[in-house]
Amino acid sequence: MKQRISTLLQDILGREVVLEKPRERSLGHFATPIAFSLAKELRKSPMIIADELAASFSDSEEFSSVTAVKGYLNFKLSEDFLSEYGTWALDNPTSFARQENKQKILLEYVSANPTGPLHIGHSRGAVYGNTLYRLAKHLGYDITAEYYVNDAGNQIDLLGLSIQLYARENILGEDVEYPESYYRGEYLEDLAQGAIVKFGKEILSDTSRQKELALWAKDGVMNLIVKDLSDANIVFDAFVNESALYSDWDRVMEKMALNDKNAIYEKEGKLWIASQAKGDDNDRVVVREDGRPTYLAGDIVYHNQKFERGYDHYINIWGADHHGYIPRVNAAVEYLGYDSNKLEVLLAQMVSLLKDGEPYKMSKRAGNVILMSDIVEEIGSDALRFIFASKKSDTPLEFDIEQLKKQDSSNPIFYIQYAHARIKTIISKSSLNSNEINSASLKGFDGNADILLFDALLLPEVVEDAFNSRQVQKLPDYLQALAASLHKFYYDVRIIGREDEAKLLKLLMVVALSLKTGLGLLGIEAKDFMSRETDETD
RNA sequence: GCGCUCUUAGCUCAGCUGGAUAGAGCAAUGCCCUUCUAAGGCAUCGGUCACACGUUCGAAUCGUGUAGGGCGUACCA
Repeated sequence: MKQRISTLLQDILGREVVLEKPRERSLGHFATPIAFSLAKELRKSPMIIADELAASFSDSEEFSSVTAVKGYLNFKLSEDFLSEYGTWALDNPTSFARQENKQKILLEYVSANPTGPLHIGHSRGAVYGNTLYRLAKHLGYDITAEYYVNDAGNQIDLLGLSIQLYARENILGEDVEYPESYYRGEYLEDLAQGAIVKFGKEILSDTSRQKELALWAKDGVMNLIVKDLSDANIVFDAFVNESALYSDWDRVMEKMALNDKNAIYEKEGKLWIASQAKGDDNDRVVVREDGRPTYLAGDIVYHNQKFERGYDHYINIWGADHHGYIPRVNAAVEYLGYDSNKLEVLLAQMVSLLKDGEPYKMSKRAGNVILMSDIVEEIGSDALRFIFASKKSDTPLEFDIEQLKKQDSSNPIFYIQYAHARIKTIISKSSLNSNEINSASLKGFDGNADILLFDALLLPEVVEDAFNSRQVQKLPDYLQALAASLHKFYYDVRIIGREDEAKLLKLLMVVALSLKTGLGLLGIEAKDFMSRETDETD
C-alpha cells in the first residue's frame, strides 16, 4: 500500500518522497514534509509550496483528499481504494502481506555448543533468528536456516570430563574435586545413566575413555537442544558439524594461498592468518603448535563451504560477546576470494535476569543457569517468543523473572490474543453467514471504523520493514497497536444488531486476518477463543 | 589503554535516512459491567531525550568532546 502510494507520488512530484505517519489521524493516512526540503531551492515558504502541491492532486483515484497543513502535505486515501484492498485481502488470505523475492539467503543462528541444554541467553538469538526466518519466508525469500554444531575442540573434551566427574561424585559416591569451569546440571545425570546402559559403569571412571564418552554424549545433548527449540516452534533446515569440516582444511588453505600467498603463514611453529591486513587488530592463530586447529579454523572452513554453496546473502546471528570476532571472519572470507559484504553479522545482546530486583548472574557452567525449557514451561513458548521478539535484539535487555511468570494483562501477548478471540466470538454469535459478510462493502463507515480498516491493512508494510531493517520488534509493536484499536472499537460500537452489521463484521475479519498473520510470523498461533481462568490456584 | 556499543517517564522499552505538541506498556490514582468475554475501555499523574559545544530555518535523531554503564581486546568457544 505504502509502496504504491510512494511510487504514485514520485510520478506526480518527480522526486523521491519520504512518507510518514501524520501527527494526528484526523489529518490523513500519510504525510510528507517535502515542502520543507523544497523551500530552500525554490526560495519560497514551505506553506506556499505545500498549498501548490496539494492543488496538483485534484483528481486522483487513490486519494479522497490532499491537504496542506503548516507546510506538510497530508494524504487521505479514498474509500474505494481501501475497500478494494481489504476485500482482496480477505479473498486471498494466504497472499496477504506476501511478496516475491528471488534472493537466496543462508541464515545461521543459535549454534550453541552441544555441551548442555539451551539457557535463557540462547533463546533470545533463537527467537530473533527464527522470527527473521519466518518474515523472510513470508516475503518470498529462499532462505535456509542452519545450525553450526561445534562438536570438536576443548568444550567437547570438557563435556566428557564433566560427565565423569558428575558420575563419580553422584553415582559412584566418590569424593572428587569439581572445578568451576566444568559443566553442571541435571542433564548430566541422564547422560551418565545412559552411558552406563550403553557402555557399562567402567566408562565413568576410565579417564582414557573420556573422548569416546563425549562423542557419544554430544548427540544426546543435541537432542535436548533440538527439543528445546522445537518446543518454542523453532525448526532448522540443516545442521552442520564442525568435526566433519576438517577433512576439507588443506584444500581451503590452498585456496587462500592461491588468492594471496601471504594469507596464511607460519610463525613460532603455528599457523596464522594475516587478518590484520584486512582490518583486524591482530593476526590470529589458526593451527596451534601441537597441530590442533583453533575455533577460527573451523569457522573458516565452514564459511568457505557456505560461500561455495552459492547464496546471495548470508546472515549470522551471534551473541554480542562475539562481536570482536567479526573482523577475522571477514578477513578469511576475503582471503577465500568472496565479498565479505555479503556476510551480515547480527548481534543478539545479553539478557540479564533480575529476581526481585537483584541481578541474577547467569553462567552456563555453574549449576544455576536458567534453562530455556524451564521458562517455556512456566510462561509458555508464545510469551517467551513475544517478549524477545518485541525488544530490539541489539540492546541489552533486562527483565525480572517474576514479571515473566505473570499471566495477566501486563503480558501483552494476552492482549493481542484477546483481540483476535473477541472478533471470532462476535462472528460466531452473529446470525449472518459468511456469504452475507463477504459480499458487504467496506465503504461508508462512520466513527472510527475507517481508521481501523486502514490500520489493519498496514501489515504488509510492517512485515517488509521489520525484515529489511532487521528490526523484528516492529511487528509486535504494530500488533499491539492494532489490538488496542480493536479493543477500543469493540467498546465503542456494539456490532450485533446494527443495520450495517455485515460490513462491520467484514471489517473485523480484515483485522483478524492481520492479527493472525502477524502472530503467525512471530511463531504464535492466534486463538479463536480464550477462556478466562477464574480462581487461580498457585 | 584501545575498539565496539549504550544512556529517553518511577520501571521495561519504542521513536533515530533531521521535521507538526517526544510515545507505549507496566506501576500509581480515579471512573465505566441490566451491553457481542472487564484478559477490556476512559481519564489523571509522570520528561532540562546523561551533560556540553557545534552543524541547521529546525536536533532525542547528525558531528565533536565529557561523564557513567555493558561487551570485546585468547593459541576458549
